[in-house]
Amino acid sequence: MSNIELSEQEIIRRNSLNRLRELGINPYPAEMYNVNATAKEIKEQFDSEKGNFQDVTFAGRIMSRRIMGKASFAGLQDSTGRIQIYVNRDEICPGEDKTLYNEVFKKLLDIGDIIGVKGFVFVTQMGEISIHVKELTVLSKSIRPLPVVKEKDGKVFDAFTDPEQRYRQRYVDLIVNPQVKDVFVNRTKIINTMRELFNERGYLEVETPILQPIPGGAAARPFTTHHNALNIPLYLRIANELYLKRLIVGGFDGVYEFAKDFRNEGMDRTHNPEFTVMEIYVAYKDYHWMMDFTEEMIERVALALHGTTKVQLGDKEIDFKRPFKRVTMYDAIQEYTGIDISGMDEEQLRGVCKDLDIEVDPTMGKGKLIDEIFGEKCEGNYIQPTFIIDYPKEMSPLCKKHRNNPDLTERFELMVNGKELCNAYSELNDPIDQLERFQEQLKLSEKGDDEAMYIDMDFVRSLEYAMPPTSGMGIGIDRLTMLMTDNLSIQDVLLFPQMKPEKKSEGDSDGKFEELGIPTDWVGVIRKMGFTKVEQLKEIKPGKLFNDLCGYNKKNKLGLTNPSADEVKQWVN
RNA sequence: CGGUCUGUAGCUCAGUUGGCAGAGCAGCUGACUCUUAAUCAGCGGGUCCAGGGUUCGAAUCCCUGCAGACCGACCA
Repeated sequence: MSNIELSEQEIIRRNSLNRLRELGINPYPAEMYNVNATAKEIKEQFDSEKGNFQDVTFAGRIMSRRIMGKASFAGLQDSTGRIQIYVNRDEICPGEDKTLYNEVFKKLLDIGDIIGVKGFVFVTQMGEISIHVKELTVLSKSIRPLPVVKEKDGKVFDAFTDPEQRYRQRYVDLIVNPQVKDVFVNRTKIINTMRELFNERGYLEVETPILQPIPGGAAARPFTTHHNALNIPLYLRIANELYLKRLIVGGFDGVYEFAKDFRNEGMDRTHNPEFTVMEIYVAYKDYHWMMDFTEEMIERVALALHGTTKVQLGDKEIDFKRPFKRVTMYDAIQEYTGIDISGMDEEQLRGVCKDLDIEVDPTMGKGKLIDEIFGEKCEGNYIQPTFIIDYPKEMSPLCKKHRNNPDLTERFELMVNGKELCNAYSELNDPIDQLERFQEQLKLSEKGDDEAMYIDMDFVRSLEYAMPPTSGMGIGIDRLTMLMTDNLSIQDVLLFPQMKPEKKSEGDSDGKFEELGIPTDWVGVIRKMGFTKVEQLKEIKPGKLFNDLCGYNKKNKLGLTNPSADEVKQWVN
């Protein structure tokens, strides 16, 4: 890339980079830099009485600079936060040669560069804990300017807030928006808290296939791929449920997995094509036990993160204190629509949907219709954690029949802030029933429901060897993180959310321009004037191009030799 | 897919009725030895998203397209 296509500030930084090398300073040194203090440690523990931190080695990124002649202040940021450094010319340059201060520090270093400093900690006249620098080392030169975000009295100036740029360039977001880092630290804390609980109970963390020949365990459209050696299609998993239950058959009492699942469906504030789910299966338990366990787990996560069960979410406060309310699905529908749907058949349910202005289509079975009514009229109302229990059989093909009502299943979902957070069953372990349920799904699929489940005969075979009564639960880690960190968008809790590919400027290569006889030096200039394809040159007047090129050369002091008018004419024709 | 809004300097954003393209920060030159959104003096920096139209004249008005945000629809 020629320099012409860089911004002025990028060119200046590249020049600084070269100048550093001329001065014998490696802008990207190989040696390790042995840091012995972090910004956080210094700010929390420094005590001028004790006289600690009198020999610190610190490294960080320059985030701000205030230069006053022979003395300067700068803000350095490391992984724990920011600390101010004080740089005095005659201290970092004790001899006659003041280059390190006058040129390297004041001119060649910029906001964004990473440097190391050695010195001692003190408190400035203004009362800020700072590092008094005695030695300064360039560790990595930045040649692209960083957005500069300033802050005073809690007010942020020139914030870097454009969501697209933040997600596409998460590294920049993390550098300039320190609160973003906290979200991801908390996300990991959530996962660790859950893992600790499971491990305390003796449950085993396992890994199951992501590439699956039959994408089972949920109703969703999968991503498809192909295995060359086997010459078969493979699917990215939409769930890991069927594999974990095989492990319960195999004799493990409790297994769990933090799993990436993939669903080839829409993207919005709460859906990303790949997302993280924790699924856990425990033998000899039922869904009542699992509700208690889920409550305990979530309360523990809230306490680990916030020290309280009350969590702020937007303008709402959510209280994760046990126990959560438990409402059957039929009661929920009765409460919010006034209609008792128990015992209704498919035709009657269709009528109810019509009365309630809910759109339906002929492929929908009984289960799906009830789900629509609930989703449309009830779901959004459950802001505080609430277990919705006892789902209709048709929408839960992997779930055991209810012990008291054969039309229902022993299933619960946990609703928080009007959205599903967890899904759990007393797992179906009757192999004959399971096969029948799969076959019903097949009928739905033939009816046109493209989300109906595939039949996994090996899973059925595993149940034929007998699976102990088991309860299983799945929880969306992204949604849980959103709830626990007060973020309303899934993209804010994923480090690298899926984005449309960045538009790349389509243009012809240098070679194409050079084929016309245009010297390499001038290709950049021509691009700068808006001609990215050789085609475009054919349509303009050579005289105007000649004038523009020479003018640009003069104006920007490029020092190139101007082509003659005839030469330009030849390029264009 | 539909509605609303947005696209201007490296960043955040103004831009009146259609009349020479603006500010703050960042950058550059200089001053300044405890500053903190440092300050002071000076300077440079633009394909006003792209293409077309109206007009003597378009960042501004109209059309088309592109990109993005938000809200719906669809979809777990």
